Amino acid sequence: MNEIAPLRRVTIIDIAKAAGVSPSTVSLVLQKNERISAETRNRVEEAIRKLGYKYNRSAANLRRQTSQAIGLIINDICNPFFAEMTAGVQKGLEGTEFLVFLVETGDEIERQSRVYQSLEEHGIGGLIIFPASQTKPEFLERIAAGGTPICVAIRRPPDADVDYVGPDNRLAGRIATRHLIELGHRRIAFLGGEAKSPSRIDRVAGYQEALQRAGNAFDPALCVESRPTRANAISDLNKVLDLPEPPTAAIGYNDNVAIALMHGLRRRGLEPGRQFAIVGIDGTSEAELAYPALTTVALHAHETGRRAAELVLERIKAPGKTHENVILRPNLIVRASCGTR
Amino acid sequence: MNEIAPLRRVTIIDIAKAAGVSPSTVSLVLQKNERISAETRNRVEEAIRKLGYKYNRSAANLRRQTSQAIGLIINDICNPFFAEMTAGVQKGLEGTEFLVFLVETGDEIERQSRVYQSLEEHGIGGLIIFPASQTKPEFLERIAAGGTPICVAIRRPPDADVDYVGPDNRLAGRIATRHLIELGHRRIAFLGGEAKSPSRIDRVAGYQEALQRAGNAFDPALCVESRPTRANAISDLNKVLDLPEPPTAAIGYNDNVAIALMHGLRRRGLEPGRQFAIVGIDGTSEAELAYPALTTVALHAHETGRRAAELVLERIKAPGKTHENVILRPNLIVRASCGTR
DNA sequence: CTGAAAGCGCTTACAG
DNA sequence: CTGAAAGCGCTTACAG
Repeated sequence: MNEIAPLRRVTIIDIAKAAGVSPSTVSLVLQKNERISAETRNRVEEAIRKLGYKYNRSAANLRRQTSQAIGLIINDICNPFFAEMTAGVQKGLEGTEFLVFLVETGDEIERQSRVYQSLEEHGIGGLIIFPASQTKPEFLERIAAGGTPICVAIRRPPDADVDYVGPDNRLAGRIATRHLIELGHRRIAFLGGEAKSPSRIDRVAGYQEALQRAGNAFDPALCVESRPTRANAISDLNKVLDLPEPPTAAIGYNDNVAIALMHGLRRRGLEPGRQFAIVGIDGTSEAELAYPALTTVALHAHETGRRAAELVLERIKAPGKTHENVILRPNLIVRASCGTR
Repeated sequence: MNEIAPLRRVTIIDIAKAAGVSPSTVSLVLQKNERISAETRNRVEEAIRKLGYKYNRSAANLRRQTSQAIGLIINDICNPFFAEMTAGVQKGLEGTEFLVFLVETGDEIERQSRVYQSLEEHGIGGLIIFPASQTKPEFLERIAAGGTPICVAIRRPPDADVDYVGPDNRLAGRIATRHLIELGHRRIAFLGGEAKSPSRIDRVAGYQEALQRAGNAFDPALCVESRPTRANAISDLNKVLDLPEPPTAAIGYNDNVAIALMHGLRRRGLEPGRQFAIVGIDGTSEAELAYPALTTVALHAHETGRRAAELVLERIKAPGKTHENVILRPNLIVRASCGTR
């Protein structure tokens, strides 16, 4: 091994000299081009090893007018759902030369445009984005029109014509509700989530649908909206518990809300899973660690990330292809928070 | 707004022409150089706006022989500790033009060298790394010697002379143990973590130290090692519970283990927080959602990431400065898993 | 205060 | 099968 720290970076020109060929030939070898004879290739590879050559992908990208970085814009990496989605993106990129630039928006639209701007300056070959809640469809369409392969995840842009992958929120609401109905519950609350949030709108629609199919009346008093924080979840729960005819079960807008609901129940002397049933929506691993282990509707965060990565990769290869809409089918994970039969 | 999608990318040459100046002048304006007169600057900025110019940072980086990307190598983004650390890194980079390339190793050393290689090819201005468990100090030192500003996080490299930021594991073990002793416990178990893991070695050392200071004998039977999975935690717990003289409290190697221990207790008919005390080590937000809410020793994941980012930034500015060693002081967060007084 | 020119490390038609 | 030359979009001494 050559242990001398190189003063100047080793380039393909150095390799060319050492191997007695031209830089073009070295470049061709690097690209595993078939035209190069085995003998020449060996000489070049030998020189690469001897000089400790390191490929400069960003120089190549500049020349080629591409980038092998994928921008990933999410709300908050500490949210287990996005952490899993991020892991899925990495998985989907495995085996390629792409690397991900991770940025967070904190669900702030100004910050979102700042980080997007920064991604563009650094150069990205594609973008996967969970749009901040106030995002206008034009923002996304302008990105696509600018030539950046883009895939939107989870949060459906009102009308934007772009690749998309996300869950069937309505079905998720229906599945959660149906499960509780089958368990014999008649008064079922839907707690948390902001009224204007499209995913909540869909989940609630599914909830109402399942109620209706079971011949169960929808009671608006049982459906309370709030920013999905722990504290809000607990106060939402107290509201419905104080009703003249309180519910016997509740669906949390997401797993986090559902877990908070279980804490809230105990403060009221109610044992979750025994005296009151709870189901969440998300299916992240934190649901499994809760006590009692949370019954939840899995939205497949990891799979979402993986598919999103595949979609951008495809669009990078074929920029003109028609837009795809991947809707992932949620499924129920029965654990202990609705009681054990 | 100019809505025509540019066929060719707008460059500083286009701006120069439009503003009637030279490319050098445009570059100087972009860099907010003082030498440029206000009038010229205005003309250039006007042209930038009109033509929709987008700065190509990677071309600039090529010319300058730098990169404004920071590589972040962690084990697993789904582990809340690393998610928080990642958020901390982003925080520490805020206000700079740096972006992070996130990669995971899955704690596999071969994968670690592959992703490192890929980071180098893409070009990084600095590296923050949580080294995979089998990492040799030479690996880290070679990176530093190669000129890449590096900061190691959390897992202390045996002897490597590099910047480092991580927790005081020994103190964390002492704090957890002392808390239980003060609560009146005499038989305290330390459960989970692999025997060869340096952080476990330190935490156990702190545990023994606190025991000794309290005049409490260390019983090896109460200290069981295992890979920190939920299943192992539960079987470790059963082992100590089956002892002739079982413990009345346990420290989990980390929060995840501690939460699993609470599940294990209930399977044995023991109510955590009432009949048995549990304390964790980590202090991630999942500890708060557990039931009962987990008493834990906070290791400051977010702060770790933030400081690591600052250290690389400093080293990028001053490559020759002496190495820093930042040891974060853990602190106890009392919640409900050891009972309420 | 501003411009001409070289160069960062690659790739890629185009010749031969 | 291999090489000479131009160029990707910037920056930076060096002149003036």
